Amino acid sequence: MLPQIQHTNKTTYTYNTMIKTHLSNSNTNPQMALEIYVKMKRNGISCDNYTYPFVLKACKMICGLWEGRQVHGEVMKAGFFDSDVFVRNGLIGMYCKCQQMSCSRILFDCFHGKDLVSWNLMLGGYAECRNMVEAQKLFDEMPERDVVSWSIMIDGYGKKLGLVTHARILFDQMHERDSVSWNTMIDSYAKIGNMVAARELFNLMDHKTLISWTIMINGYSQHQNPKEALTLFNLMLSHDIKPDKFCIIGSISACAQLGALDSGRWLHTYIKKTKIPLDVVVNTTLIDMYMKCGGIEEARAVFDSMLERNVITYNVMISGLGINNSGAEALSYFYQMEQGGMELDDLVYVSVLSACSHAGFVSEGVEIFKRIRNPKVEHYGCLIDLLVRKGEFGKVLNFIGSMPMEPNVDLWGSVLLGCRVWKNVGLGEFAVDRLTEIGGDDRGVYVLMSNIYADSGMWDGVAAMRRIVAVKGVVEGGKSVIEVVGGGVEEFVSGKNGGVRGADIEEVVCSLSKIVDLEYEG
DNA sequence: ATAGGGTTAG
Repeated sequence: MLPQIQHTNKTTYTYNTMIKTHLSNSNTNPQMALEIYVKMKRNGISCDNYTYPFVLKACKMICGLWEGRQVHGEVMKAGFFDSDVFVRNGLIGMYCKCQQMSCSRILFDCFHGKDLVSWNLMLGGYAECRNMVEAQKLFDEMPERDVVSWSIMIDGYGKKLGLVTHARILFDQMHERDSVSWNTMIDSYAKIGNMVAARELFNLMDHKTLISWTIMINGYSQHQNPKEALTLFNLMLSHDIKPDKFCIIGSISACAQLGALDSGRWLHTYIKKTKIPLDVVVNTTLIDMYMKCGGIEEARAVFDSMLERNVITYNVMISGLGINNSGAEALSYFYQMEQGGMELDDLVYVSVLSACSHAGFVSEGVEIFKRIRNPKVEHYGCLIDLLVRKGEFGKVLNFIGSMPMEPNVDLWGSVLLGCRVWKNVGLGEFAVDRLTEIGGDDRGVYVLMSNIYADSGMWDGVAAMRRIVAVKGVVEGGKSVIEVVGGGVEEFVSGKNGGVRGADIEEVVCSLSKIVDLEYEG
């Protein structure tokens, strides 16, 4: 059947153009597009087969199921469903985005003129709902597949389900791959922290895009290798590739983890210089970086300069002030949030409780804890940490006993740390037993317990702990990182003098040792 | 129709 083209009058054309304008990349405002559509209907102006796909796109962008259903009704009334593939794909896409897969499926099944886009839309919908069983069924039935179909499957298996091996099999089966398929596969590895495999593919890639670099930088940054993240960022710059806001975030976060204040400042300046838009996310990352590097003033300045702030922005302010021994100020931001009617999430409570902990604000901490509607084990952990630091061991045990869930490794870890401070051998032993039970007894636990024994002159205990550590194997030394003048960071590991700047580091350590009376343990 | 972003105690 030939598509039925309705006579398009000038008014309809004008409205269509207005709707389209609000969906263009430069100035997206789907809400406005919908308002124009509503106005169009109210004014009795007829819609044509150009109108509906745009309106449906707007519904999709705002995940507006209710609006989408209204439009669906209009489409059926106007008789466009049977005639226009764009309208039908628009409906399928809208329902997929709203996770209404049964609705999409009905439309899809009764649709005889399906094209590749319709199939891919369905695949994407199932992948989004993590329903790879259905996606696979469709994928097998497809009359033809393009690179998009394959990429959707790789994304579903690799990134959404974490079945990276399976994703890789598909990737290897592809006849032709584009940058999306490569990037999706690389990101699958990066998401599970297999940066070695990610790097291998990245190195093999012929035409790396900015997104490829971003995936790698963020992957390193999120998986305990911030140093490599910065190295890669510099490598990228040396290839004359200009970062955008997505790309620079991973690097700022890497600086935060490394405590690399100068590198962080450099990035901040770079952003301003190159006019990368400073949105909430970039600003929040900057605040976090400054806080973790001890630059409270600069963090505050960023916060004050922001036009839009959200829960995470406040969260990094609160936890950052806590870290920097400004407990009172952290509390003031927390109260500001409460009074502002902001939605408080679990993380905010963790941050504010830990700020109380740093500052020794017991009663405030207890009060805030009471306000948590469904406290999680982390919140209990924070409160335990607070009590333990004050040496309130009686309350600690009562409190643990009252918990509706099992204490976790971190919680017992806090208890053990408190026992070190207060030289509490009995409770320390108890905590070690609990940690052993739940499999949280890494070597650090025994080293800590050994220290507790040592503080009380219990040398048999010390020897027992050492035996366990010996059996458990070699401890990986603590790593430290310093920023090197002139850019870059250098890593060094206790007990090893290696590394590029080993000799320099040795010299610094020697000079420091003369000033500070270093205490060697273990 | 498919790909990249920020926060959590010790």
